[in-house]
Amino acid sequence: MKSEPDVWSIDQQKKAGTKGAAWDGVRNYQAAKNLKTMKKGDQCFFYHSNIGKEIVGVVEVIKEAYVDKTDQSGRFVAVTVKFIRKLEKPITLENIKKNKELSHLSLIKQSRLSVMPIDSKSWKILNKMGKI
DNA sequence: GCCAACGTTGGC
DNA sequence: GCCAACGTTGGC
Repeated sequence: MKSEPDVWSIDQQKKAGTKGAAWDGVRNYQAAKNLKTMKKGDQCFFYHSNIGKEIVGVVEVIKEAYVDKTDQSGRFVAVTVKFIRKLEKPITLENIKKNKELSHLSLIKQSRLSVMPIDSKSWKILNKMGKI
């Protein structure tokens, strides 16, 4: 899940604590589709786009897709995620790109997509890279 | 700040 | 239903 840190950062997510916070404002159908596939208990990497360009932490879905209250049309959805951990050393986009095993990730292939799936193998590789 | 890559909109 | 024009995102 990608967010511009000057809009919503991992530190703000941390402050939101165990109650979590709505991941809303998504106005892209493909991203919305991905939000709908997320299940309670699923963990996600939190990525800072634009500023930083790095994976900075992990969050967990605590409420599955529901109508985004900030969307007047009612077409888009949000999920609620809670803070799990912040990486001691963020994984930069640069380093992710250097790993050939991660070159298939949407993060690299579709830079504009803000919510995307990840396979378990890549998840494990990134966990190693992030020293989790 | 620029621009490539997308997505959306609206005229036809 | 096509596509040109326009708007947005996000890496560089």
